Amino acid sequence: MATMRDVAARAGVSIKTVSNVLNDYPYIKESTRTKVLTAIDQLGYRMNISARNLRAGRTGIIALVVPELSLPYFAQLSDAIIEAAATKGWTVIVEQTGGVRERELDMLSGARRHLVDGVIFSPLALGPGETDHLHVDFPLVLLGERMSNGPVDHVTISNVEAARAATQHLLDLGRHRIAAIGANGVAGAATTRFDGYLAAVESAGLERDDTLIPMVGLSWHRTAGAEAMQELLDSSTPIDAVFGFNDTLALGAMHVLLRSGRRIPEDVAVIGFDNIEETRFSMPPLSSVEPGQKQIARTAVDLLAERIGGGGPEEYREIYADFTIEIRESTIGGRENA
Amino acid sequence: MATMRDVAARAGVSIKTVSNVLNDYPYIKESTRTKVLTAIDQLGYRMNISARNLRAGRTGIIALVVPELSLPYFAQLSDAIIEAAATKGWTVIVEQTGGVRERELDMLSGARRHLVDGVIFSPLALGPGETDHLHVDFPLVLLGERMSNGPVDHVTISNVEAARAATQHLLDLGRHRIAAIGANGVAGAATTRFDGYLAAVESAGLERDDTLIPMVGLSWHRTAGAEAMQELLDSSTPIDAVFGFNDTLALGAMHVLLRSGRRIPEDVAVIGFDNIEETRFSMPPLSSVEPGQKQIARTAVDLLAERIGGGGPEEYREIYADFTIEIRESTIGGRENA
DNA sequence: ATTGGCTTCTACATCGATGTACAAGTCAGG
DNA sequence: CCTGACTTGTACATCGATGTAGAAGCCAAT
Repeated sequence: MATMRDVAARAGVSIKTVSNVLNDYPYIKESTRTKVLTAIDQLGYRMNISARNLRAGRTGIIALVVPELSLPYFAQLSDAIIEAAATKGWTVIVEQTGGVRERELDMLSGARRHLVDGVIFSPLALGPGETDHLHVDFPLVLLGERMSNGPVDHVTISNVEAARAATQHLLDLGRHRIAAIGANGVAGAATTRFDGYLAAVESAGLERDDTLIPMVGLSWHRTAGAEAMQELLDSSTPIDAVFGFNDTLALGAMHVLLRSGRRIPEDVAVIGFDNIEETRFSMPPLSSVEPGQKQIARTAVDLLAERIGGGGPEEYREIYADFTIEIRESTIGGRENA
Repeated sequence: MATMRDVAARAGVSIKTVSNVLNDYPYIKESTRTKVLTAIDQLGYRMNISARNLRAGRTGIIALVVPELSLPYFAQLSDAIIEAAATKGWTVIVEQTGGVRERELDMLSGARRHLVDGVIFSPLALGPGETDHLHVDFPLVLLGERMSNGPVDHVTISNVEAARAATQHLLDLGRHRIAAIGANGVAGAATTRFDGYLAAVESAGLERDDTLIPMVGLSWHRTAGAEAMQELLDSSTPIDAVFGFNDTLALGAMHVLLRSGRRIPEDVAVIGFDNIEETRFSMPPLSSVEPGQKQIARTAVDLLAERIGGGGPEEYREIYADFTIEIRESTIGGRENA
């Protein structure tokens, strides 16, 4: 594999001259530049990134830490972040924690400190009481709701407001027995979305009813939604609407509802959260909260870029992306029902 | 940031001794080892990966190049490959090409040659006539069907056989007007799966009917499946089954079918390909070809590991993962219909 | 006492690119 | 012809970790 030394030899100049050409040092004779570029071309030379990194102390790589790519939300988020990072010339390492505490802590331990310039981290196991772990000595941007108020920049959406709006949409349709699927007693999106749900319900003059709030696990997969829904049906508590704290939960719930013979939305209206692509193709299409994922991705990358560049304000920023409610047939029905 | 030199100073030994401790060199006095480890601990020392890489010529990073993470198949594949790579102590860079030819070529140009030890590449734009581009000087493993017979190791499934089995399943149900959604005139999975479809149809004594074979684009998204299905319905050609060349195509088609008032599977049976998690939760659940994705991931990583280690046979390997047909209600109906 | 085999540790060169210091060359103005 | 400003190129140290060579200390066997 050709090195700069080889290029220099072939071009008949010194190593540093080659380096200068490659780094756009202004004072290079045009003929010299051409000689060097020709030699590089002939040899198929590529710069050794490790060597440059060793000197520069930068790698041009950032890490994205998510629970798992199998969840469409995180797959789409990773897509958006990789694209946003590419506009800055960065490469992205994707790490999966599986929502396992130990693996999340490992990501904060700095084991990769020299490998990446910064980290975008979406915690699931680590919670608000553990912000101590966020005192790290590398640029870090947090996503999601699990850990706010930590000593780091943070990008999320207004979970309480968004959940409240989603629930309000169901209330506006005249529904009063609204199940909330996604609560798991774990602080974070689960609790803030629950708070929004509760706020809407109570301000509509309804009583909180815990039989409408099954507990689910940490991971919001379709199966979790299906199991929670089955539990609700088994309990025979009356239900005329479901708010799934994310789309996969809602889709799992919808599956069980349809399977049990319920009509959606005539018998039970369903709304989800995240607006993943699948919502547009489920039967019926699923209403959902659109969380502005691309905006989140771009913002997170921008904040990280500032910190890596040593810029940004002293205090840590808390940025809320815009959300909208996407209304589809799972709440308002199709043309034939309208 | 502490370096090995700092650790050595604190422990009262030479730099190399610290290095030896960290690399499990056998002849180290226990007391020395303890001193070194204590110093490392006190200083919070982390090894500089770039420096080690510069010496070793290895980075411990591999690149995974896929069209896009938003497609569940590739999201789940990435998940599996990241996990498989982790068992070898590797980190994974995920690159998205969007199926754009130029970006795929760029990935093969060796621009990242020094950054990664090897590449797992799932091409979409590049095709069988362009295997010249695969003469690269870094370890490479290809996935999928777009480019076989290239000068590289290759992991895929028996697309012809699998597609034939899927189609045969529909034939066994007595269907004779089987639409094939996914053909796009592009050599690769699209053509091999089509070949399997055609082989099954013809060996059942049926004539090939091009009105059953709409053309779709390069990217097998849900929308593509929906549009193709709509086209079929508009053409009024009789149809009693659909074979989607992947699950998202099939799900898009199913959406349009249900929307048009067709019952699945009574009026039209539907089968997909890839067995993504979503198939178990669609309504009705979608029959699909299970391609042994985890096996593919493990195999690809193993092959790459061999090549990186300088091992493996001289000739290039073509490995076919096992497939099975997962039969669900979209073809055989539910209990109530059985 | 000497030899040879271990064990334990040190000094030094090296991986490839880049910053610093500086030398050599060019050119205009006096 | 000299001076000084400016251009163009070279030599060398350096980033942090590791392989090589080998020194020094210890022990048992001769």
